Amino acid sequence: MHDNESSENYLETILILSERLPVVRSVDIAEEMNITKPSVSVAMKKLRENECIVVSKAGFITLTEKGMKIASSIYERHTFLSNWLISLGVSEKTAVRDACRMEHYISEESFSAMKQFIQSPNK
Amino acid sequence: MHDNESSENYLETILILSERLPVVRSVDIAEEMNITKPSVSVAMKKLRENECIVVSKAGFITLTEKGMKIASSIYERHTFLSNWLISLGVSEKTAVRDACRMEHYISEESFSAMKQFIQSPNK
DNA sequence: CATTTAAGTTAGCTTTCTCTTACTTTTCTG
DNA sequence: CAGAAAAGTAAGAGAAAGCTAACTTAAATG
Repeated sequence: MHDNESSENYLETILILSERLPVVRSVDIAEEMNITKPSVSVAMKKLRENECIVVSKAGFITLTEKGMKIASSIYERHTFLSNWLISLGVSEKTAVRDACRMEHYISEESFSAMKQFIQSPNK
Repeated sequence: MHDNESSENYLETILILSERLPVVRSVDIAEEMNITKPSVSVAMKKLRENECIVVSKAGFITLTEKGMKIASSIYERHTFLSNWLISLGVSEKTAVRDACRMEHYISEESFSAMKQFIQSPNK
């Protein structure tokens, strides 16, 4: 997990949308992430080249195994962190905003240690 | 705390160096952060313009009140997070690396909630 | 005192990621 | 079926933040 915050966010969004919509297209991503179509287009090209997604002739986007692996890892961090912060009394808006950034910068090692501690803090 | 990771890191480094050295110069920052002198030069110019630092004729750098406020806030997050992760068994290297990134993306609201929980997890 | 070294700066390049503008292609719909 | 709307893409611009190369000063040294 180095400097792929942007790509990781795209993959996470694709995962979320694919659970919500029958198919995922570039426009859906643009709308969900509040960025322009051309930006998504360029990003999808890169994700395609990196074999994180596959795009059908009709423009439907699906995660490859590689893409799914990254997406679920980020999504798990997102869910866990935002739920934790909310349970501590942080406002939902702030909790989600903070989780959205932190989720990209926690190693597997730290994340699993945090999870264990948070779930049962008394060792 | 939006997209100032770079500036925040410079300010944090200046704070750390000013506790370790009699005076802080651009070269010291470059060496500590492992980046080139020109990069530091440009960054210091921006920090000067934003009134986060003051640079003496001799090239000695000091934090303004504004710069100090940011630096200590980041440094506190850094110390707290890395110590916490280390106490959970995360390797020092990983703990510091993760803290170095996360520290920029935690709001005051979330940080103070986390601190409280971590210091006394049983409410 | 002349030369070398150290420190700082300027200019120009690269990458990443976004944007706008403008084009193509496809798909509705009246 | 013709025109409009929607989706996608290409090209070019700009902001950040780093780099190298090359320059200026200032300080140190032999």
